[in-house]
Amino acid sequence: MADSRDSTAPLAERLRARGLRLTAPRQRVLAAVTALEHATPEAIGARLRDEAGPDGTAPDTSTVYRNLELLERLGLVWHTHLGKGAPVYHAAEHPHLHVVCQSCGEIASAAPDLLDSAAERLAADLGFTVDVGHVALSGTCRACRERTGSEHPS
Amino acid sequence: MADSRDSTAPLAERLRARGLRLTAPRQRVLAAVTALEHATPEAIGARLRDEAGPDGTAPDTSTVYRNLELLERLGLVWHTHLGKGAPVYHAAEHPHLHVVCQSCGEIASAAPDLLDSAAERLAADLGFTVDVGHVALSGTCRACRERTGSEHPS
DNA sequence: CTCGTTGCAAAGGATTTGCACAAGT
DNA sequence: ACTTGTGCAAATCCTTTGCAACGAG
Repeated sequence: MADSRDSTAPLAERLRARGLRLTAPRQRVLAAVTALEHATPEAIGARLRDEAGPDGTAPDTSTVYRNLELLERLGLVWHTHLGKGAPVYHAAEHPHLHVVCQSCGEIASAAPDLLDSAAERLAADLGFTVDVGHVALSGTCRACRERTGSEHPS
Repeated sequence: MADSRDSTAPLAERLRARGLRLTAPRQRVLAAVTALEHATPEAIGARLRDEAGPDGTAPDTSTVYRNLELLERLGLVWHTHLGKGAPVYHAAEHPHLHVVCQSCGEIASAAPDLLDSAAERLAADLGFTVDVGHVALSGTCRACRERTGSEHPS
């Protein structure tokens, strides 16, 4: 049953399989997450308000949250905590990990195999399985490093 | 006079250097952070309330937050975001990184060199300097893995 | 028709901020 | 004394929840 298709079409499928329903808000939330690379629930809500459907309505904030959670449970989206405040969501298409600059907030992506050796080591040492998709590395990007010298982050 | 206690010395020094003041709440917050391995601001506040000084008072929540921030600026403590809304603070004594189980919330520590190769790669590729102290890896610990089988994290 | 879903509003928890007073130097 | 720090309370921010009406299957 677990067909590993891309995440565009399977929404309806996965919903049906669980006796859940395909609704407009649901599709729009998924569309927004896919469109925006890494967006906070807040940003997703805003986006939906912008692209208000032909009917001029946008899903309520609570609906956005509820569906984000559902979509994640369905395996269609993932979220990552970049640090303080808001988590960012992204389509679960291809695994990649996030790198965040503490100074400017810039988000970069890195290859998922970046942490392979670390993951293996943790698995061997502690029996701990790392979930690469939820990992966010913090640091300083080149631009900020040059701008502030080697100062400590405030 | 200025007793030469362990953690008080660096604190007083750094405060003076900045024209800031050594206060009881400040010392207590630092002591609590040092005592608790990895504690949330909330937990630190609770701890302080428990160990209420001889005077029976405990620092206010806002004071805890303000001092946590200050202590971090002074380089005496570090904080890490383990995921949803709960930063944990720890004394900045020895660098180590955190690994969190998504299921049980268990926090494990790992050697800081775990990410060395990844850090080097990022530096080379993106010019990105990783801050190991702020990194928290998410995943599943052995106990939870065995308990739930190979279930997907919700 | 039945039951999952939504919108709205209010509830909550966590962190921050404004201020006047207390305290460190 | 002068300036920083603290407590208190109110203000924010982000997220969750209760409930009646709505709509997909």
